Amino acid sequence: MSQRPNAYDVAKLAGVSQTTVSRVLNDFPYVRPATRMKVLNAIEELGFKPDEIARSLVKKKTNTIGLIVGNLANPFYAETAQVILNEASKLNYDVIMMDGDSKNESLSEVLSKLLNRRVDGVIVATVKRREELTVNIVDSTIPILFFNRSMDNLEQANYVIVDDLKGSKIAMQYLIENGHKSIAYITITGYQEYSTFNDRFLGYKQALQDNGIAYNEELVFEANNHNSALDFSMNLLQTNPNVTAIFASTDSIALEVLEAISRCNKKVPEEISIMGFDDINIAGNPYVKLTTISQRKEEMSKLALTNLLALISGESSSPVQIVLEPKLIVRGTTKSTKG
Amino acid sequence: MSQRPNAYDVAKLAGVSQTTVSRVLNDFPYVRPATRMKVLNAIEELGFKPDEIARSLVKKKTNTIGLIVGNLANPFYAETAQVILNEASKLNYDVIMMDGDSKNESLSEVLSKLLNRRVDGVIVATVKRREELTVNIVDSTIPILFFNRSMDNLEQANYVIVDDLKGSKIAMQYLIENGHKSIAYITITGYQEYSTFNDRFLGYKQALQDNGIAYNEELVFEANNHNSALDFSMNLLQTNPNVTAIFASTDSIALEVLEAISRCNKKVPEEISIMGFDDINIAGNPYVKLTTISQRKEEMSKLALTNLLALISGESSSPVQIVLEPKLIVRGTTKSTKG
DNA sequence: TTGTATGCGTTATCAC
DNA sequence: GTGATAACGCATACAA
Repeated sequence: MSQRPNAYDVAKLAGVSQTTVSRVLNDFPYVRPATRMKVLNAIEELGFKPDEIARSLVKKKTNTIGLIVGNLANPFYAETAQVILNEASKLNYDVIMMDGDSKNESLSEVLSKLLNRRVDGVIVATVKRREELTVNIVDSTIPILFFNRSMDNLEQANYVIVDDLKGSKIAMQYLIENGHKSIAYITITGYQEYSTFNDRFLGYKQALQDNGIAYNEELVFEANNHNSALDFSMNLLQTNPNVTAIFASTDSIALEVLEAISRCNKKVPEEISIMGFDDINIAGNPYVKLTTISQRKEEMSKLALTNLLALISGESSSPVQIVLEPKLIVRGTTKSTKG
Repeated sequence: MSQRPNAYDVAKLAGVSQTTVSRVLNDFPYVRPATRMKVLNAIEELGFKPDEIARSLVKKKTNTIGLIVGNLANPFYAETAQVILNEASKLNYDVIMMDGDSKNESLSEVLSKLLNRRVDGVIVATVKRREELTVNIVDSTIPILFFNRSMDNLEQANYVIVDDLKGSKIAMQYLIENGHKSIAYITITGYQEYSTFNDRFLGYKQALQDNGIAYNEELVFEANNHNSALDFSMNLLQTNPNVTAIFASTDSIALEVLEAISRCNKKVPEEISIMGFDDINIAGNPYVKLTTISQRKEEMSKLALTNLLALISGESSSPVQIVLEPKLIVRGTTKSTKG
């Protein structure tokens, strides 16, 4: 429990000034090799490591970013957070993670905490379309970048997202071209609040319209928790035998639907096709092989991080607005109705 | 992009000294109400928020903990991290999260980073039994607490874990009492390196022995990735039709086995019983209903956090060593062989 | 090439 | 009750 030595302790032991210690620490050019060695030896002997807090204070830079995620139990957030964590580590940034969907705190409060911690930037992975923010997102002292979803009416915001509307349409187009006409859709309650879910639902409806298929609200369900999506699927199959496909607005929901269906001895994709959205890791599992729309998780995560750092360093200037093209990943849970 | 005001700006506006500003910030008793108001108003007007970095430097306390997790894509880590994040937030602590299984950095390096950041404590959720550590875990300047798994020969370490050996035996006992004699076991390659996997395997073997059942290495498999566990299960069912149960060392593996089996038109639990370990969220899904051993995720996570904070504050003293009792959760994937 | 002095934005220790 | 002033552990402008 001995206290950590500081740069003065090192200086004393090496017989130089603290400034010189700082110089070798920061690889300054004009330090005599012999002096450098003395300092290095003293550092070694004392096991000295510079205090990053003190360093942050004087440099006005913490090399830390904030990452505000949604429900970590949701594979999408966990998997993207993992990528961001690893990329940040490679680039010598630490990340303070916080829950943006917490019941205890509003997003504004979470953001404030991060700003008071003097993080160098923030990635916000979950935000409502009309979030009430006390923090000025656009004109903040540090860059804030939305990831995965953004806000309405915020033309100057930084974001890295995928085109959810388009992704949804691509999924529907694929199903429709494969002969599906009666396609059920499962979203979540409160979908209107989030750009992602709102756009995906819009895509569903527009695709129907574009193909001259009437919208039937009986085929649409708002899941409020996991069980309800399952119950809906079960009921649907019994009451609407003409339904040949179910489009779930997230892979997580699709997985539940798959479970339910397999438990009811229905065959996927022979009897019914299932389409997901996100392409979480397990979707690619050879025994799940869920057809889905890729959010380009890895790419999106890396882009979010590198662009945030570019904003921090000043290499890029606001607004950074990147919209990735969604990609259809055809695997084994969808099939043409024509056999 | 205006710079943030500091306490001197507030002081000037309020017509007091910066010390007084600090006093109202920290709720000091002897400040005249009128003075307090002046300061409060100035704070409000300027939107002043104290700089936590500066505060940390002088107080020698960052109100930040480090959390070193394993693969976040693994639901166990994501779900426990979520609990820790939320608990920490309630208690006004921030958490810097890092990947302990990263290929780029050793655990020692990750720990060092955290120590240099002056976190007040660290929770280590993944460590090898014989990890080579350059950081002195026991006599560190800040408390370090192992979570989920610990190291060998470290009698003085702080930890919060469950009794994996016992959990495994309970699972086996249950299967055996239900008539299962030929029980396959799936672990992971390199299981010997981790206390959790090592102990669980030990439990499997000891339970066999305790019940006079011969150990058959044909029934044991070391999965090196997801697909291999599936392939093993498939082969197993064909080459060893007498196997009536599969005990997977983690729920994640059990889920894959379930998938594989259902794809092969075998019935769970009628034709084969599946036992997991961990009790991750999805295990409780009504259409998965995996029988498993509970790691008491939520409880373990909360205990880890509260005990770490108690160590930090000095309320507790090292070593904190908590071993939770594992709990059998019987759901729908296991059944007696007697019908 | 090295050292002195100063400051980063707070809290803490004294005075008054 | 309030205000100077000195830390906290570094980096940096300026001197030498």
